[in-house]
Amino acid sequence: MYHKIIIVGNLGRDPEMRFTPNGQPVTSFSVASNRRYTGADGQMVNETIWFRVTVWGKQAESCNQYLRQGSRVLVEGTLIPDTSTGSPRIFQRRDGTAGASFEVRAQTVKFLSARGETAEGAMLEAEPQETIEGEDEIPF
Amino acid sequence: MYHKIIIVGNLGRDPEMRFTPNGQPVTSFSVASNRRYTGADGQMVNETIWFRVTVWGKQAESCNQYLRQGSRVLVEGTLIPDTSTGSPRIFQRRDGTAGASFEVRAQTVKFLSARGETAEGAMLEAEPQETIEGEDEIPF
Amino acid sequence: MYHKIIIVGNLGRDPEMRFTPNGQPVTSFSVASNRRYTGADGQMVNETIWFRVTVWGKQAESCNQYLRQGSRVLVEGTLIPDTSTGSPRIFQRRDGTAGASFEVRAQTVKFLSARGETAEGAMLEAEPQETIEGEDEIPF
Amino acid sequence: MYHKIIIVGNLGRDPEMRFTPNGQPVTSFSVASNRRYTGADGQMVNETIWFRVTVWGKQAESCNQYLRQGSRVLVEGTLIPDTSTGSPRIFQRRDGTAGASFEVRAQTVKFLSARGETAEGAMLEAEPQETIEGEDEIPF
DNA sequence: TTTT
DNA sequence: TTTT
Repeated sequence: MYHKIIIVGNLGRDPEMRFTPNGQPVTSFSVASNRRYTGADGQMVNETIWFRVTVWGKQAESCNQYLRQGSRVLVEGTLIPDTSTGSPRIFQRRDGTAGASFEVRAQTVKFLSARGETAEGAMLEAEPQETIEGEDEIPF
Repeated sequence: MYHKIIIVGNLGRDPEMRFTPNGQPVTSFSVASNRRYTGADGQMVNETIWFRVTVWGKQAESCNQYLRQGSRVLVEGTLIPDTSTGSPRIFQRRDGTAGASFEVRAQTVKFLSARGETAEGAMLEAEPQETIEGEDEIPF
Repeated sequence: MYHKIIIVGNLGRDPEMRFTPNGQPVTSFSVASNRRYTGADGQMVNETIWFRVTVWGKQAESCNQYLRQGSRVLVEGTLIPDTSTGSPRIFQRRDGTAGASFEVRAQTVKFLSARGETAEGAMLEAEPQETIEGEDEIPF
Repeated sequence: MYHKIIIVGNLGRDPEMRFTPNGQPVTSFSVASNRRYTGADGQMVNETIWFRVTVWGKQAESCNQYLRQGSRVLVEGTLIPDTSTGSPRIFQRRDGTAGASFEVRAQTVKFLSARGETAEGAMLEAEPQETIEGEDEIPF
């Protein structure tokens, strides 16, 4: 079937890059996305939602290189469920209480800004570039 | 900021409609969405993710009226976090263990099929219709 | 930057597959998507929008094999502009008048039904499967 | 059925606000969205696509007030076809040639930046706020 | 007509 | 843990 999530938000901390046993890079970071709305009681609600994003391959490297705490990104991806329940995975926090998170596997990460970079130009230059095979040889 | 989720899936059970204290209808139902992919080890993975959807107002009524267990829908909406953590809300299951779910507040529900309905035509007739004010008086 | 279009609709005709000079398959088909809404004057408007979709690579083959006139699909992709204007490309119709179309390059095509297929199960079996490298060796 | 477009881009000019005969505000502006990719021939392609956006009601007013040439926005909406062809409407340019554009009716416009504003804070304060009726009285 |  |  299909599901897709699109997020605009800011990194809560610097990203972290790891490698799988066979050398593939994986970068992860948290993204906060805020909404402000007026609730039923007329009160202003300021809601923050946090996403735990993982990105693989070439984009993992550019995210690790160019994103920093506070960077604004657009992330397009898929929610990752616990494979046995189909719901968010429950984990134990250090204090023994149960936690869960919105885990997102990113297909695309776009850099909308970057804090701590000398030039935003450099950022965009480094943005993962799509290679579209056959683009110039459309047979129609 | 912004986030949006779009889901195509099937209802796990018939929807349930309730009313808020001031009479607004709210319908909720669970949607299962399946993905099939080949994992790193070459094995076929069949992943099911469950969403708990709530829909308000007029659409609540048409969803309650026309959707049934097995109906296929497209849902467009927003994930609802726990307001204190920004992550999925943790609840106690009856057996005492902790649970969490992907809670979605629907802005739009489209009926892609309906089980138990005589005609899909009837379904589509019932699909929530947008009223677009001023549509025919564009000043440009 | 970023733009994305998501469409649910039905094929107006059977798809057509071609090959680029270096042998890459490209399949194209038209998708009609209908909306029903109430205009400002209270009149019911039944709007049909047509998209001209192209899909490349493995998905081109499965689309060509399994989709038929009337098949329902979900398409996720990008609009293709005229490279010189950034707007829809203008072409000459056979009668000499000017035409334009909503050209979409698909990243994903999901089969939501298929006319002419004996079983929907067969369809879904053929749905393009994602290979997610490293999926099972998450280092976190 | 369903279709949806999501765009991130910059305004080419200041927005323009008009009113329908019965006083409803409508604001329109053009948004450019750029993509950079490597074509089949290995050459770098820098593609710009232009969208002509219209937004109605309260959001029309805040867009007119806070957006300026160069402002970055996220637009979520629907493509508007020519009602007789289902394709982009063809118009006559002043030089007599035919033109077409990607017309989008916005459901949501999010301000990702604004040029010419003294404070971005003021911007976001003015961002259209959703009123979610019954939000605090969920009956489940 | 924008932006990098 | 972010941002306004």
